[in-house]
Amino acid sequence: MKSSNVVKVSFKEQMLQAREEAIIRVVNLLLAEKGFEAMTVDEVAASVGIAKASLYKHFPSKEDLAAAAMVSVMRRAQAFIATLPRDGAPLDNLRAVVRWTMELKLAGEMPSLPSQNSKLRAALLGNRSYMDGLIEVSDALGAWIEAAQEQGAINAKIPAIAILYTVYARACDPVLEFLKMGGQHSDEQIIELVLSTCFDGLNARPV
Amino acid sequence: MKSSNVVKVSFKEQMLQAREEAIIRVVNLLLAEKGFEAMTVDEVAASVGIAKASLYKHFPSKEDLAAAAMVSVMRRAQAFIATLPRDGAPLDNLRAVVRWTMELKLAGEMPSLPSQNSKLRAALLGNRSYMDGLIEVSDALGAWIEAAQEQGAINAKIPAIAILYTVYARACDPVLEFLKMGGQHSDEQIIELVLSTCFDGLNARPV
DNA sequence: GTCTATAATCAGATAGAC
DNA sequence: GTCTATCTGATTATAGAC
Repeated sequence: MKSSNVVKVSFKEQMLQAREEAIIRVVNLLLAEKGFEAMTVDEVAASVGIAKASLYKHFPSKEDLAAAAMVSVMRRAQAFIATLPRDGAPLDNLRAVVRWTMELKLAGEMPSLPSQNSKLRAALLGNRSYMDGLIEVSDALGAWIEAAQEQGAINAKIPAIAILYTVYARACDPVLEFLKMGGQHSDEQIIELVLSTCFDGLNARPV
Repeated sequence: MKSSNVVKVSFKEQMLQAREEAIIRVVNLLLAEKGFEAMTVDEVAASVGIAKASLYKHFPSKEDLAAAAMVSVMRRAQAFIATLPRDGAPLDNLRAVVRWTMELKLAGEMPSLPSQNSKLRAALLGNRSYMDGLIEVSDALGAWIEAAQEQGAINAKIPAIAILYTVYARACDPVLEFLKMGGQHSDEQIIELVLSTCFDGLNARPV
């Protein structure tokens, strides 16, 4: 009797979680494709294949939908960072993260949120999972940045926080989409180009 | 009689133009402050001090308002570019334009438009003044980019178009606002930092 | 929890008097 | 051209039956 109940509950929870994951996948794609404002809740519901009211039972607001998608992306980032060698060169790890970020964006899986929307900001700041993930990722990147600066691999005159922001900014770099729209370069070429401008700069480098 | 008419018409036109310039100033500031989606036409009208219907007599849609603001900014860019020495080092001129762009943004006068909005894209593409300005600016920058590459001042392995996009992208670089929000650096320091990461890159440079 | 149907609101755009 | 008042449509969110 007891075990039957346990199994039943667990099964229900699995169904629930699976549905929420499906919702988050859809939201993630729509956010990447058209951004927060242009994404409507109707679209999300229709795309998932459930009624809008049902959607609101899972997530109490549009902002919470977006936050859930961001949590999902942050988890993926944490997972990727965990695969990088702890004893690798800090600069290599940083480059790997930047590359991963741009790959995600070119694949159409990087949500784009307006940084000005205050309700959205509140939803993100109030989301424990998101903030924890953000802090963990920032700590990992921050440690690599400082290590790379101590090694003389990264310009030590630039404040670490500016480097961190510059890395994060690759997630919404319009140069990627513009080059992609141009159709003259493959995704891999685009990534190499932007990686180069990001780390090496536009100036010619002495041999 | 004839001259009186001419003067009268000219005066009316001046009034009209002055009002439209006031509208554009307001739109420019609002676009810089909150972006296209968050800016409402009601706000614009209230801020200018006229009724919404009157606003629509001047500009037939919200998109046209934004396009007019972009034309205004493009003119300012053309005016700035015209002040740069024709015989100056191409790299210096490019840096000057990037610096000017970031100063505009930090001053809260750089409109920010969503690159995905198709109605807005159509309004911009259909605006002769905007397109002409964009092409003229791009031609000037493009010439400097190629010259700098031939001189060996800018990395010749990067396609000129990628350099151009990278320059334009400074107009919406979130690193600027993030650093400004941090409050740890002056506007001038922020500009120097981003200028450095843009042209010199994050990597340490050999002495 | 899921649905249909509807509320409530907001924003872009317009009618029509002056 | 400017105004007040209104329309229209889209969008977030909810009520209430099953």
